[in-house]
Amino acid sequence: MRSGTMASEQRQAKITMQEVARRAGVSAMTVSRALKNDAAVSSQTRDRVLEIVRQTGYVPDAMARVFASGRSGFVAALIPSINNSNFADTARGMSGVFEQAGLQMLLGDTGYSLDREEQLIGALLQRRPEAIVLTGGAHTPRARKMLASAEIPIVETWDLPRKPLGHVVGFSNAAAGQAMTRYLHERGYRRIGFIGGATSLDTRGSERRAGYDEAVRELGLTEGRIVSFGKPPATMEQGGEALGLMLDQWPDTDAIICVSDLSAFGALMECHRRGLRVPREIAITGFGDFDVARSSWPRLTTIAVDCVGIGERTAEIVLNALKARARRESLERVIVTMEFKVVARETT
Amino acid sequence: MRSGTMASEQRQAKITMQEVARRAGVSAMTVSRALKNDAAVSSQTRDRVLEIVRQTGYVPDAMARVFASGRSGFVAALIPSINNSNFADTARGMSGVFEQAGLQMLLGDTGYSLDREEQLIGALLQRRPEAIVLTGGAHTPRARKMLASAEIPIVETWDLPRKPLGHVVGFSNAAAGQAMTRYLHERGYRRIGFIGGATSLDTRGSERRAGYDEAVRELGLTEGRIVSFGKPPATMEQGGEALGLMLDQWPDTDAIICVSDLSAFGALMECHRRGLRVPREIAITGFGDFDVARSSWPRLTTIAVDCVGIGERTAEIVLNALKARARRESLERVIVTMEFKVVARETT
DNA sequence: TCCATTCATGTTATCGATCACATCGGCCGT
DNA sequence: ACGGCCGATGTGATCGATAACATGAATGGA
Repeated sequence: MRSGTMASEQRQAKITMQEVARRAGVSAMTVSRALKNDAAVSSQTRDRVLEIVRQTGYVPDAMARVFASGRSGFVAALIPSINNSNFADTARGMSGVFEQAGLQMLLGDTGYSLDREEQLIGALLQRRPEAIVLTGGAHTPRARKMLASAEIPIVETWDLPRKPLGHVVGFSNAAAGQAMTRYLHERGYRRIGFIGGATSLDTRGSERRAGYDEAVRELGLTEGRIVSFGKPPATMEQGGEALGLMLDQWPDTDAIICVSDLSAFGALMECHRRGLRVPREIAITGFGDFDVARSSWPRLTTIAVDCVGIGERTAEIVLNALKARARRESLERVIVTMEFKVVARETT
Repeated sequence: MRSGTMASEQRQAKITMQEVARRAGVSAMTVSRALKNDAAVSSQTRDRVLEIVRQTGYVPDAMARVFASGRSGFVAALIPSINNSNFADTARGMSGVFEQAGLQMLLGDTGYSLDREEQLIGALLQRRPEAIVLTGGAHTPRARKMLASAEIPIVETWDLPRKPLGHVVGFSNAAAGQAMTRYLHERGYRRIGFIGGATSLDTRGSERRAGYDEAVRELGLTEGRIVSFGKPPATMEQGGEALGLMLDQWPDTDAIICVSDLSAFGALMECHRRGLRVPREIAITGFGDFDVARSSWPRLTTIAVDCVGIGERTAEIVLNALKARARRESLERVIVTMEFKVVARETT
């Protein structure tokens, strides 16, 4: 279905800073200074220039500015999935801080793939970001090389990499898995299973599972009750299926730790379908403190992390690094370990 | 020129295309052509150039390219919320198509605020995007002006604006609200309420409600059973609260249409808490066919829209518009109306 | 009164790639 | 054999803003 045409009205020549300068009877440099709110312009001149800018609707060409000044004015951030509200929260936290500093954030979605991450890093670096923020500490060798030679501040988030590329704002996912296992043990559960985190793709999930493994050994619980599923992200649907597999293999399981609230929710709903009472007959826990964990019936026990805070701290570190760089100081590597906590609700 | 060595490694001067050209014994133009895979370079020369590029780790400066070519190579897209998986899906659909065309997508999150949208539009236009994609048809006057004078292709999505700025890929949210009301009527429900879509901020929600209003009048059902809540996005928690308010005011309500699956889910879980059987005692419906609608117990009746498809169609239109523009043809306005369908599940 | 200093503004070079056009050698057809 | 054409490569101008330096007028203290 179509209608009308989009013929542009009157073809107006593109307005440049030169043109504004000409009309205001000053030089381009003065216009530049007036727009930058530079003190070294008389208020009279500034007003005149700004008036012309308003009249003409002049919009400065950021690309030319970047080119001339060598500062791109944006920061690249990569997250595994924008559909995951945890990562989206971190992105929001970052962009809020960046915005106040006049920086824009260019967001990339790696889809949990390291190859895709490498590809995105290549594309983003071409645009000369002033800093780059990554999720996790796993990267391809080529990606590491590109990042190193870019010579810009780097922050890795959501993880505590063994060999960090730059600064770090994260937490121990293994400790989180461990903490949840211990919590369930304290509540009296003894036959605890784990759902998810199989592949090397979801490094954070694998870490949580490793923490679970360790706690199980440490507490002398029955080992090996693990159902892992395909590639991340862990979906609600997979959670339901995994619950079935778990109970087929180990029918006496009395608690299940899920790698994420999403799979935990899927498992929980599957329990309802099967008429299993939660937590009476089986306990379920998740990770992430998503909205769904707070609203579900019963409400999900989970692990809460300050996602927005991770983003904010990350952005602050980036800003400090850029400030230091502008003053040609060198900055020490900053490693921030965030807190997490087990939020006990109704499913345990 | 300093002859001394630096403490660390030899500081390598930034590698430019000129430098690559010098080392390969050709001109910069030839390097440019070789990298662009231009046919007009002998394969011998190309190989030599590419080898030098590999050795030096040269990364072309996209900013300079943009500046020189006048093509920024990216498209700006604004969505109300990254956290909403419907919009995130549309964004993914778009970026997939754009990527294959060598375009990057710069994503902005308006947080359902028109002022914020205006602000973002200003910031994004400075970067000279080749096209801009908006969600919905409501924009501030200043935003409309800026967009008009940018003279780039514009697509509005997720809505059918009365006065479109450019192309449109959307559907009638009013028709969706109407369709759901009729569906419930057919199933025998007569005292149907609506939750959400109060404010002017969520124009799509308001439209759905308007469609509900119309159907209610048309079918002669009892009018005015509406509980609206604060500012979007509609959350799960609000859905639960709204259910309470609805039943306080109109205890005999036998079906509730929620503006989104998220609030529908909140309402559904609240029913469980209150011991209300769904759909026996009350029916619940949502909108969006989110994951949670498919996994919840019982599974939510909802309206499914091809979110990814909206993104893909949008991107295709943008690509066509850019192609036409490159050939200096003018392109007619394209209006694509997407399908939606009522997905009957277990809550009705 | 005069020179130093400050303030407001102008001038010129520059960032790195691409565009449009120029060049040059070789090949082909008649 | 010669004109024309094509394919491969080079040259110089250019995109729009800003950095760095230059200029000229006003001000102030000795």
